[in-house]
Amino acid sequence: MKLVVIDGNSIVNRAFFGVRMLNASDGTPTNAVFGFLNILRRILGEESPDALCVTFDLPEPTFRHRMYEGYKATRHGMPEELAAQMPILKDTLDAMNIPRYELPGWEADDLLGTIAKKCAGAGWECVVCTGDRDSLQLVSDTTTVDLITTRMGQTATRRVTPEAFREEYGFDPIHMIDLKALMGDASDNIPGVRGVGEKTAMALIGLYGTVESLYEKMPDILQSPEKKASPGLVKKLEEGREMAALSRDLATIRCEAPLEFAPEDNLIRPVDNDRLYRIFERLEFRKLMDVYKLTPPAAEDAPDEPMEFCGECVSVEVTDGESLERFKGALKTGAACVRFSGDGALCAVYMDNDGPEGLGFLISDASPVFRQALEALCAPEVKKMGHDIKDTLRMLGALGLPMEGWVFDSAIAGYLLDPTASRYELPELCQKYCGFAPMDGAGEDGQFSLLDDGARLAGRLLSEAAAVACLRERLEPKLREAGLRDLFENIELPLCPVLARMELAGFLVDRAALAGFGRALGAQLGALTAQIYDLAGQEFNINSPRQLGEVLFDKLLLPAPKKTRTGWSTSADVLEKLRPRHPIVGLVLEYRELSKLKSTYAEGLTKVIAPDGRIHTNFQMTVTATGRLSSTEPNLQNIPVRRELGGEIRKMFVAPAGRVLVDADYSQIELRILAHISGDERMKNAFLTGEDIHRATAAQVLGIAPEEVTPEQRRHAKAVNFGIVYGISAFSLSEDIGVSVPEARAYINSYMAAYKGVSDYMERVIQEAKETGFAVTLYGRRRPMPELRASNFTVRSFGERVARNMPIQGTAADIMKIAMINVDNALRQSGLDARLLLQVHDELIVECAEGDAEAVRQLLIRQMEGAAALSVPLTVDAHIGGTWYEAK
DNA sequence: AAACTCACG
DNA sequence: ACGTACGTGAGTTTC
Repeated sequence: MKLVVIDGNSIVNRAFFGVRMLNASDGTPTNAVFGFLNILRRILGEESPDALCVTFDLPEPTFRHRMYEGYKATRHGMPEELAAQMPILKDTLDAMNIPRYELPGWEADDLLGTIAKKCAGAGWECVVCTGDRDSLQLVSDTTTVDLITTRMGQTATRRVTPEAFREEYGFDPIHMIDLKALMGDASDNIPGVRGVGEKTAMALIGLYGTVESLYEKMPDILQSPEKKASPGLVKKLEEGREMAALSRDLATIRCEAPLEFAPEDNLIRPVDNDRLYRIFERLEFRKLMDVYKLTPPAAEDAPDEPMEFCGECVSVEVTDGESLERFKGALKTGAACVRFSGDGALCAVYMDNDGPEGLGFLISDASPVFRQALEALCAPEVKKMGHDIKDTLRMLGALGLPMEGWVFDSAIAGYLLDPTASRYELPELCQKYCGFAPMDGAGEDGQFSLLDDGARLAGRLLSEAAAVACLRERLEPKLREAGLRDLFENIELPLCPVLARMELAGFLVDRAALAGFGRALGAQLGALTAQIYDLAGQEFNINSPRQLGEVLFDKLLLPAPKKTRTGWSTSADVLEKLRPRHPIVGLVLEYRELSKLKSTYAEGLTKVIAPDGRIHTNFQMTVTATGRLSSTEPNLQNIPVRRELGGEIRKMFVAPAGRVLVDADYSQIELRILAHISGDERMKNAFLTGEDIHRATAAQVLGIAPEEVTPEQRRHAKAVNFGIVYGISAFSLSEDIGVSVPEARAYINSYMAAYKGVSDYMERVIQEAKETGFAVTLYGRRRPMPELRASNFTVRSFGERVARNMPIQGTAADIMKIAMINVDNALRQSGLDARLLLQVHDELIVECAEGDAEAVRQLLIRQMEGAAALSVPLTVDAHIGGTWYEAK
């Protein structure tokens, strides 16, 4: 691990004097900050460290001032233009999440030395970056110094290692101290020995190493003529003996500064976009905004007033008949905020009343009335809310309790308000929207520190439950204002119990077949590996892109068509192009295919089979920026299907004896949605008359009759249709279908001419997103689009593609969610023996009794097709089978 | 932890 | 000229 520590004062000085005067339009000087950032980037590029920090001098009198009054007396004050930039630089570093260290009474040099020493102690490599040669004494096996010089606006760095140092000076770095003791240093007011200059000092240190050893051997010097010490020099040395000792002390960097420092606290972190953007905006550093990929901060809402609520309440343990009755009584008085512990053993309920304080209840699974209390809570007429309620519902469902009556979920509310956030943890949301953090009771001096673990857990759960009540108060108005209320109440909330039931159900897999398949793959991989080694003429790790690249492009000299940031790309599309050039390429591609199937699917899925023989995926409702679900642990939304061998995996997803699977998927839902929201008559017409949409597209674009379209022309049209949905570019289309960029461009132009409605819509949707700051689906789901205002071409182009795609992908997700709610309802009311197992974006899988299969199939088609009334029909294909493979 | 690769819609 | 399609999750290696 490597840490770079930057000598802030030294580098900012170099930057100030090395970069011509620059000013923002308000007159603020900016050249030192600008130069500093450029040097910083250069260092990061050259060293690629794991950690980074900066030290600064404080202007207070230092340790050495007291020791020796003349010290640094000549240091002239900073120019005003530089001083003005110091606070800005420090702000900038803070915004970049780069730690700064400054300590009253200690110089930057001492801090650098202390940090280098602590790094060495922790087994880290340390690079000291400075413009000052003083620090060279720190050079060691574990510490190098990057010396920065600026000449004519150009900065250069020189890496000083122990070897490099010895080469230049002829002695070890630590003897810099002794050198200075003799020759002194005017800039640091180190006196040195009068009459001894650089040349003499270098020679003496080269010979004797240290001042101490020099003076020890003084008596011999005169007797050894080859040492060339004249009587005059000896006299000067004798007279300067005290000065030398003092100077040596002054020159020694103290590595014992009382600094709280651990290298791992300085790991490089992403910059704070909003903060850095505002600083760069003020300094008018447009280019640097792009370099750091900054985007304009989301328009700030007036920050919410913090709530007065502190999360305290009276709590009652529900342990007997009497407290149970009290609990039941309280449930009638308002909405119940419910929070379970992770293991489900403790449930906190906070009653959100109009009164000044809520009332808390704690229900432990050790209580004799645990079951009765939960039954009372779960009664459908009791209004309940929570955070991430799907997980709570799954827990309740596992106990056989009903899942009705839930009216609020703070995680989902937070997600709908900003689906691009990375986390929706309860304490964070509470802090953000309510201005206080629920007590976690965990801290050493936290409010619960004197309590035992159980009481602390209870306190945390209760205060979190109370936080849900506060969040509801704050978030419901926001949802209403943002037009998200319908989506929240009629789609997201009702979906929770549906997903909870699906997760509980799980998908049965044939464990033995999966294991057998894994073994077969292992055998084939062994054979392939041997063949690949043979063709390569060496053994190497085929799984390592780097090693594979070396074999293919260095050793076998195949032409490398594409590079990644770090080397050659060995991705499948690259290898596919190389396939004809060498037999090893095909084998590697086959190896990759088998290896993926083995590790991710055969082995990966086996690991997550539950004791009931089924795989219970977790559907995440608050992950995607478009409104889709995601599936984790394991991901059942990316089970292979496209390639023949991959399909084998789906044969192992099965129905139990006497039951079958019904698989139903929407046909072309995204293009149908595009036809609907763009209103393009030609495209609508193709769907209304039930044409093959890709064939129709080819016919339109090429100006030929549908029946004249060749398979290749249809394939190209299909790629274009996909591209339209994603926000097409000629380059990518040409890559995808293997034609030249101009040909691809011509194709896109013809498409846009043929489907004028689509073309207009694409312009319109970007414009609207730019104006409102959001991309929106048909059901009002929205995604903030700050990228559209970026000055960086790449960032802005990305924003435009997202603005085109999100309404389409998101609307499809909305419709599928509606369909799932309706299918689940209809199945449960129908009396059919059937349950939903899985959703894969445009596909639903139901497991049912063999005899009910056709009825279920019809129900699925009816509910899915009826989920939305668009200006074009939604159509669904549905099939029945004993395995997922057969049903698809 | 990040980069690369690849599975899906 | 820019740099190259939208949305995900997981396994593996280590520019």
